[in-house]
Amino acid sequence: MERISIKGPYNFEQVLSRLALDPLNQIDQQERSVQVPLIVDGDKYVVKVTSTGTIEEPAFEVSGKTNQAVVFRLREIFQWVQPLNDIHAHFRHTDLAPIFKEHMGTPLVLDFDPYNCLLKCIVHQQLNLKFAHTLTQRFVTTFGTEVNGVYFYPDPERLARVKIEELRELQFSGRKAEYVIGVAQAIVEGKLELHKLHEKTDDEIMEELVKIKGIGPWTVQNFLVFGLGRPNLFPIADIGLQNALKKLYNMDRKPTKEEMEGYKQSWEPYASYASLYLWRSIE
DNA sequence: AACCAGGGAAGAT
DNA sequence: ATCTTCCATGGT
Repeated sequence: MERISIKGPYNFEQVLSRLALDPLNQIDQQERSVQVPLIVDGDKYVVKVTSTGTIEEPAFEVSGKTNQAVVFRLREIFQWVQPLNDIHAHFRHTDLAPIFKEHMGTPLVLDFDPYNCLLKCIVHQQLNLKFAHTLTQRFVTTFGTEVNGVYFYPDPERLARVKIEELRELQFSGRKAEYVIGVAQAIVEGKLELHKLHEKTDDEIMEELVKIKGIGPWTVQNFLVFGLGRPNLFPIADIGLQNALKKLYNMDRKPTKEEMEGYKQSWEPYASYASLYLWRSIE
């Protein structure tokens, strides 16, 4: 058992309701806890994170088989290292001030694993969120592995051998099936080394990943935000963000990409947080 | 029934 | 380089 306390504001209730949208996540709203599947140094762990504090004075318990590296990884995933005060201060005098006020203390929580994140982004392309989650759940429960009641995504070696027809049965489109299998094969063949991306810049990662079939700008941007926790991305092709801005500015149309670029610049260097809070504003 | 969904590839201009 | 078309299927 490990106890952790951080500076507020940090709204873990929000985090849990957000995680609850993905049926793969094991949430206990009563207990205010979530089971977190992790792969650290090649070993699988399932640890339980429980909120024991408040928004102003956040505190957490981590239980299960843990060690220093696991806790370090949890700090990254739940962004316990990033004081949200600075972020809120940055947006206090922007058009987004009301949205940030309403969703005060919403952290940018990462996916439990960058590889999962990349696959999930591809599955989610151009699908409504509900069906996207259903499809992801089928994919992971069919080809992944279960540990203590929690599913891990199929590792690249397994996914690389999956046939397109097997994914078609789950209602993947033929193309989407090719894309996820292709990503797994690229990893197995050593053409894609996700663990080496940490040292690269956003632009370098964009240049590298868009070469892979099925990965376009939107997917890379989402991967940078939710896979690697990069702070300054604003996916201008994202329908959700376009709708959020249309609503914010009472427009009768969606913003153009030029307008989207302009908004992004005005929110740098924390554009990822603008994205995050805009998404919340239409949920 | 028609249109949209937290896109992207391939082909056409 | 920028603009279409097609992909496939659930949701509204």
